[in-house]
Amino acid sequence: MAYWLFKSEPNTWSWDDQVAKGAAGEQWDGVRNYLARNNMKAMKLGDFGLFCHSVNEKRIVGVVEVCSEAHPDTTTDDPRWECIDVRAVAPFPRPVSLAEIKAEPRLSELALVRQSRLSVVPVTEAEWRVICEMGGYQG
DNA sequence: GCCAACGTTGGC
DNA sequence: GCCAACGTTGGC
Repeated sequence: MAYWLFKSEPNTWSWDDQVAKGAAGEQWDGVRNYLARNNMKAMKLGDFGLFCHSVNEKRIVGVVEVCSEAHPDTTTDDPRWECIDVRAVAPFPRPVSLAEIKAEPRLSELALVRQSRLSVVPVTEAEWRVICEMGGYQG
């Protein structure tokens, strides 16, 4: 079991859009970065992820689950780019902002903080627990 | 295969 | 809203 963090611009793909897809989920497409893609290729069915809004609204808003492992990204003909599918699990009772994450010493090593431009990053189990606790989410 | 140029992203 | 940094692309 591994944990991840997915970042998306709410204008392009928001938590509400994700929820609207229901249990079927939707592919996490459009990633054109090797590191982010490699992270996705490492994902297994049933892995959990944090859904994070970027840009103006920088905060973690909910939990998603990987419901399909890596497959070609249908938004491009380029075979290098693959993606996975995720489905919404539950919203955070209390969204966790990026500022709160940066203020939390236990999250100082979070990949998101260290590589802020990467849209798909790994989260350790310890970090996962801290973030869920901050968001009032009972995993 | 290297390197310059461009586009995108995030910080301030 | 500007600017710096990063990563990807394309030309040589």
